[in-house]
Amino acid sequence: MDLRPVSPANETGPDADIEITEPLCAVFRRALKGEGLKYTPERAQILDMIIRIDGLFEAETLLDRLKDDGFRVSKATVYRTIKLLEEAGIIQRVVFDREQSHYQLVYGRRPNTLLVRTDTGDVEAIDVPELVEIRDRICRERGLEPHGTRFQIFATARG
Amino acid sequence: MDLRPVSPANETGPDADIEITEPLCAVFRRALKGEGLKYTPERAQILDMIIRIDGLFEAETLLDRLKDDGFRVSKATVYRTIKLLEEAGIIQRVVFDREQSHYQLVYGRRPNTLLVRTDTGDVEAIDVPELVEIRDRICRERGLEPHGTRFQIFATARG
DNA sequence: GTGCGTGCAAAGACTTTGCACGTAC
DNA sequence: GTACGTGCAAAGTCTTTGCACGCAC
Repeated sequence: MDLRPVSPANETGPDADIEITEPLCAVFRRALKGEGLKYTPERAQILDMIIRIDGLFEAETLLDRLKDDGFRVSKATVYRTIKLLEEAGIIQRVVFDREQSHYQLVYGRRPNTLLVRTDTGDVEAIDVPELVEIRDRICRERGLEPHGTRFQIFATARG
Repeated sequence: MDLRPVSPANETGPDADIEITEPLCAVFRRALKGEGLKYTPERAQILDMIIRIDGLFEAETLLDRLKDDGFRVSKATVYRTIKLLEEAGIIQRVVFDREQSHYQLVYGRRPNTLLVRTDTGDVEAIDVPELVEIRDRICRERGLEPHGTRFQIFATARG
C-alpha cells in the first residue's frame, strides 16, 4: 500500500496552548542543529511568516506572502523548509482535500479539530478535548502509543 | 484557498451497518439515472470489485485487480467511475497521506475511524460511536448540518 | 575549506482531459 | 439515432530533485 509515514500528525510540543517558554525559532534552530543542519535566513523567514499567518496555509500561499513582503525565496526552498518544520514537529500536514497539502502550526498546541464548511469553504480549528481522551483510550486498549490525530468535520448550514 | 468540496466525506446511506435493503449496484444505477448517465459494464465491474475488496483501496490497486481478473478497463475510466461513486455517496475519499488518494466503501455504514500504524503501515477501520455523537453535538451547537467526518489516529506500538 | 543551502528548471507521481470511435437506451 | 462512455495518450497540478554556485561554520 506504500503508506510512508510522512510525519502524519506530529505532536511533539507540550500538550497545552499556554506553556510555551521558548520561541519557535529556538525550537527550530535546535532541531536543525541536532541534525547537523543550519538555521539560514530563508528558513527563519519562512518560519516567521508561518507564525504570522497563524492558521492553515499552503505552500503556494506561503510563497506568495513571502514574496509580497519582499523576500526572495524559491518554491523549492519553501517545500524543503516545510518538510523540515514538519520533522521538527512545529507544523503538521493537514490533508483534507486532494488538491494540495495544507499545513498548520501545531507546536505547543493541543490537537485540534477542523470544522470544514463545504458550502462556504471556511475552515475553523476548534478545540475538543474529549477527542484526545477518546484517542488515548483507544490506543491504550490496544497497547499502542498515539502519535497524532486528525479529526475533521464537514458540514453545511442547516437547511 | 480554493477548497472545492470534492465530496469530502459523503454519508448518504443509512447510518447503521445493517439496514441495507437494496444492492449497491441498484443504488449506483439509480444515482446515474438521476443524472442522465448510464450504467455500463465497466462501471458495474468497477463497483463489483470495490465490493469484493471491501476495505481501503486506491485507484491503482483497483485497476490492477480488475486486470488480474481479466477485465479490460482503462485507468481513465477507473478514475471517472470513482468520482461518480463518490458523488453517489457509495464510496468516500479518505485522504491520509499525500502520495495518493485512498477510498473506502461507505454506503450503509457508520462513519469509521482509521487507526493508522505508522510503524507497520497497517490501517484498521474501527467503529467509535461516540465520535459521531460528538460531531453531531458540535454541529448542533453551531446550527450546522454534518455531512461527514474524518477521524484518523496515528500510532505505533508502545515502546 | 568542506559541506550544507539555494535557485532554477527539469523531472516525477498521481489525476484529469481531448479526441475519435463505440455502445447503451 | 443521439448522447453518453471508453481507451489512449497527452496535458495538468502539486511536489521533488539534479546541478552549479554561494555561504555558514
